[in-house]
Amino acid sequence: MSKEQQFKPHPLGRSFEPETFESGIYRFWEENGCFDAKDACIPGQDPFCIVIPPPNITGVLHMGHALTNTIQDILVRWRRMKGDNTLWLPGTDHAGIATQIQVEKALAQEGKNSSGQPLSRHDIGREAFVERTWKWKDEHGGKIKEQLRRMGSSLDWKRERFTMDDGLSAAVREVFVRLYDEGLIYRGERIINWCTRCQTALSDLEVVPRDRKGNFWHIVYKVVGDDGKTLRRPDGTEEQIVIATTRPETLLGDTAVAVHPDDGRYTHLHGKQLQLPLLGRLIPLIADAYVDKEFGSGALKVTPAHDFNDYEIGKRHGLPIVSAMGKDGRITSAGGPYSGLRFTVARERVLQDLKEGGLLVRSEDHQHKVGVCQRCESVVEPVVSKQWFVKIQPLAGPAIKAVQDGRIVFTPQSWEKVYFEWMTNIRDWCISRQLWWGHQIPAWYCGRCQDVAVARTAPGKCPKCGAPGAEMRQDEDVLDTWFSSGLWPFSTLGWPGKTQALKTFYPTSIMETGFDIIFFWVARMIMMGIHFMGEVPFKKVYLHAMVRDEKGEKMSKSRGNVIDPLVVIDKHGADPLRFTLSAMSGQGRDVKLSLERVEGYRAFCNKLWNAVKFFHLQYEAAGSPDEPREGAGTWLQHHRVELLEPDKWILSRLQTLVARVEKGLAGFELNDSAQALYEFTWHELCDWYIEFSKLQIKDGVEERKETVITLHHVIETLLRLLHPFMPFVTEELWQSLPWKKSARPGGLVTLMLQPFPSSNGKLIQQDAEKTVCAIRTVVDAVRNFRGENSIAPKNSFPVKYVCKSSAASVFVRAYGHMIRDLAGISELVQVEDGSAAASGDSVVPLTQPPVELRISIKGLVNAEEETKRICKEIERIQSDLKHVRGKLAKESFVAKAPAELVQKERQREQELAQKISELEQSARRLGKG
RNA sequence: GCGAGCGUAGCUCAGCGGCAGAGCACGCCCUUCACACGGGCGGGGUCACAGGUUCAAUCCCUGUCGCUCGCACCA
Repeated sequence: MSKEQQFKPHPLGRSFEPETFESGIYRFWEENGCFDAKDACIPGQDPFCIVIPPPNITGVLHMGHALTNTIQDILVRWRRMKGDNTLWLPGTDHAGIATQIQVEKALAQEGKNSSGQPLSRHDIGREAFVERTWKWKDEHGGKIKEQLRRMGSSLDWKRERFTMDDGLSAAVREVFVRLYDEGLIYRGERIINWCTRCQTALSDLEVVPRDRKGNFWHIVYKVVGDDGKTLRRPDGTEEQIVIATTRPETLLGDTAVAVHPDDGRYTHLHGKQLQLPLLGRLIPLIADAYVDKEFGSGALKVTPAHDFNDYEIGKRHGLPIVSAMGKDGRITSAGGPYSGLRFTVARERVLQDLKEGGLLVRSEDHQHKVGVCQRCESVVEPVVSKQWFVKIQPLAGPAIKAVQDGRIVFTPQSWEKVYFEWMTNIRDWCISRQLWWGHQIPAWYCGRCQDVAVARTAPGKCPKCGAPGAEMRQDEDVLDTWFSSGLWPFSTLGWPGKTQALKTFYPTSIMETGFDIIFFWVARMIMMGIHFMGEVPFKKVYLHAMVRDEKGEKMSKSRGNVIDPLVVIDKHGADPLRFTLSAMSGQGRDVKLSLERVEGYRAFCNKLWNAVKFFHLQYEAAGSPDEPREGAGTWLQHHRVELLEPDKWILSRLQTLVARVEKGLAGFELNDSAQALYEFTWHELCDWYIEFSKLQIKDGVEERKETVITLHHVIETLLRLLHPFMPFVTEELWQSLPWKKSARPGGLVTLMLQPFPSSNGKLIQQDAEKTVCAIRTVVDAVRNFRGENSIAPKNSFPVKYVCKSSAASVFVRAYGHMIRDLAGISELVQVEDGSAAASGDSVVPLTQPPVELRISIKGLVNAEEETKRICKEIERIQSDLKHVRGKLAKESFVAKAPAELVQKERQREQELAQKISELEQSARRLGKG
C-alpha cells in the first residue's frame, strides 16, 4: 500500500465518538418524518402499534424509562423495517397527586399568606391553581420528551397525547357517563383509604404497607349488667375482657367487641354490654367467626369507621358507625374530651388516661405493617366517606376470560397467575380524589332538588326539577389518574370518534411495561378496552424486569445509587446504553445495571466502527469499485459456489445470525439477539473474517473484488440487523457505505427505513463452515503452542505436518497459506506419513482435520517448558477420556442410550486415547533430547 | 400465612437432560499497517444443600436453607 493511500482521508473519524453524530441523526430522522405512521395501511401491509406507557409530567428520565423505551424502540424499529405500518405513540400522564404535590411545594416556597403560613392552593383558589399547574406542565413536562429523543426513541411525535388534553378529557367524560348509565359507577358512603396529608381518598393500590415498630397495648373493657353496673364473677372479681390493639386511639370509635362464637371463654357473655373505656359508652359483645380465638385474648374491638375488617363485621351485625378519626387528622366530636387532638397526641392522652384508670394491663413491642400513602409516605387512615366507585366485578369477568382463553398473552407467563389472583379478589375501585389537578367528575348537583345529573357537558337545567343550570353545582372531586390511563390504548387513537387510526391500530400489538403496574394500569386497560371497544386493547403483554444498581438494590435518591441515563449517554452514547439494557433484559425480575457493562458495549461500538473503517480502506485500495449491477447480495448469491471459502463461510454464518436475531425479537428474548449480534460481529467477522480478508486482498484482483463485495454485503446486512438495538451508530456507519439504496420513491436514504434482513438459505454452505472450522483448529493449535510458551508474534517459525488422510492433504494444500499467515508460521512443510518425528520436534496431534503438526522447538523454547505444556494437555485429555470410558463401561448406557450416541462416544474414546499416546511419545522424545 | 422468582467463575449474567459458557476483572506475551475502546494465550466452577426419577441431572420431581418480590394480614 502506498503512503498516499494510507493517509488518504476516509469519511469516518478515528474512533467511535457518539457525541459527534447522535443529535444530528435524530434530527435528520424526525425532520424527514421517519417516525410517522400512516392512518391506513397500504394493501398487504400489517399494522404494528405500541402505545408508550405515558411517563408522568413530573418525571425525569430514569433507568426504568431507559429500559422500557429501549425495548419498545427495538421492537418498533424492527417491525418498521419489516415493512409494517408502525406506530409508536408518545404521550404523558397528568399524574394527579404527584403533580399537585410538586406545584404545591413550589407555591409554598414562593411566599406566605396573610396569616404568615406558606402559600397553599387554598390561598389562590382552584381556578388559579389549576392554571398554574398547566403552566408548570408546559415548563417542566416537556423535559422527558427531549430525554426520550436522546435515547433514540422513534416515536411518532405528531400524534403525541396528554391525558388531560381535550380529546382524552372527552373520552374520560364519555366513559364516566356510560358507566354511570350502566350502573357500573355509583356514589356511596363506604370505608375508604384517606391520606391526611394529601387530604384525599386513595384506592387500595395507592396504599403501600410498610413495616413499622409499634406497640401492642392490652386494654380492659368491663362488662356491665342490665343495671349498668359492672358484672362480678362468682369469685367477686370484676367481669372484664382484655383486648389487644396497636391503635388505642381508635377505641373512641368502637361500637362493639367481637369474640369467636365457639370460644368457650366468652360464651356466657354473648349479648352482654361492655363499657367503652374512657368514654363510658355501652357497646355490645358480639360473636363473629372472623375473630381468631388463638390471637391475643381472642377478643377484638370493633371500629367499623376505621378498619376495613371491622367495617365488614359492622355491616354483618348492623352496628352503628362512629367516626372518631377526622379527615383533618384530628379526633372528631365523637371523641368527647379528646376531640380536636391530632391522632398522635390523642394516642398519648388515651394511653395516659387508661393507665391512670387502671385499664391498661400491659404493653408489648410489636412489629406490624402500616399502610402509607404511595405518594407522600404519610400514614393512611381508613375512614367512612362518600365517594365515587366503579363496580368492578362485571368488568373484571371478561378481562379474566380474555387472558384465560389466550386473546391476551403475558410474557413471562408467570405474571398471568398474579393477574388472575388480583382480578378474582378485586374490590370496587374508589375513583374520586379530593384534588384539583385532574379530570373533574362530570356530575352536577341541583341546588334545588338535590338530585345528581351525570352528563358529558354541564346541564342547562336540572333534568329532574328543571332548575336553571346556574343552580347546578359540579362535583368538586377529580378522578383517579389511572382512570384516564386506563383508556390510553383507545383514547389516544381518537375514541370516542370513529377514526381511521383507531380502525387501523386497535387492538394495539404489544403492551410493554413494568410488572409493578399490572394492577394499576394493565388490568384496567384490559377491562376498559374490552368494555368500550368490544375487543382487547393489546394481544401481548411483555413485562420487563426492574432496573436495580449493581448490588441489586432499588435505585433511589435516598440511597444515592441512582445511575442517570443521561449522564451515561453523555459519557458513552445512547447506543452502548441501549445495547447494555437489551443484553441484560432477560426474563428475570431484576436488571442489575453496572457501568462496566456499558463500557464494554461502548468498546463494542468502537469495534464495529473500526470494522467499517477497515472496509473503507480496502474499498479504496481496490479503486472504489461500483456495486455489481444486480446488487451485492444478488451477485453473491449467483457466485456463491465459486467464492473463496472464508467468503462462503461468513455469508453462511450471517444467515444463521439473521435467523437467531429474528427469533429473539419475536420471542421477547432481546438478550439472545443482542448476544448473537455481539458474538458474530466480534468473534466471527472481526476476529476471523477480516483477518482472512486481509490475506485474500493480497492474493489478486479477483479475490479482492469478491472480498470487497462480501465485506460490504456482510457489513451492510449487519448494520441493518443491529439497527434496532443501536440506531445511531449504525445509521452513521451505514451512511458512510458506498453502495446503498433509497428506501422510498422520494429518495430518502436512511438505514431506519431499509428492509430488515431475512435469512437466505441459499447462502448457507455447510462445507465452507467445516473448512473454516478446520483452518481455525490448526491455527488455534499453533497459537496455543505459541501463547503457552510466550513466543512473540514477530518470532515466526517453521512447522512440519503429516496428513493422516488424502482429504487432509488436499485441505492443507488448499488452505496452508492461510494457516501459515494467521498462525505466524514461516514455512509449512509436508512430511511423509510414517516418517518418524525428529528428536527435537514437539508433536501436536489433531483429529479434525486429521493432521499432525511437528514443531522444532530448538531456539524457540526449552524442552522442559514444552514438556510441561504437553503434560497439561495430556491431563486435560485424560480427564475427558476417563469420563468417556466411565460412560462406556456402564452396560446400561450401552444398552439404553441411543445407538448413535454410543457410537460417537466409542469413536471419541479412540481419538482421545490415540492423542494421548502421541503426546506421550512427544514428551518422551523431548525429555531425552 | 399464601403465591411467585432467584441461588452457575472474583463480579454481572446466559444455558435448562448427553464433555460447564460469555462479558468484565485477573495472569502472561504483543505499540503486527481497522481497532490498546486493541490482538494472542491462559488460570479460575462439588452449577446453594439433601434426596428422587433417568442409561445419563446444572437442567425434571420432592424437601431443606438463603435472598428477593407480590398478595393477604392476627386486631
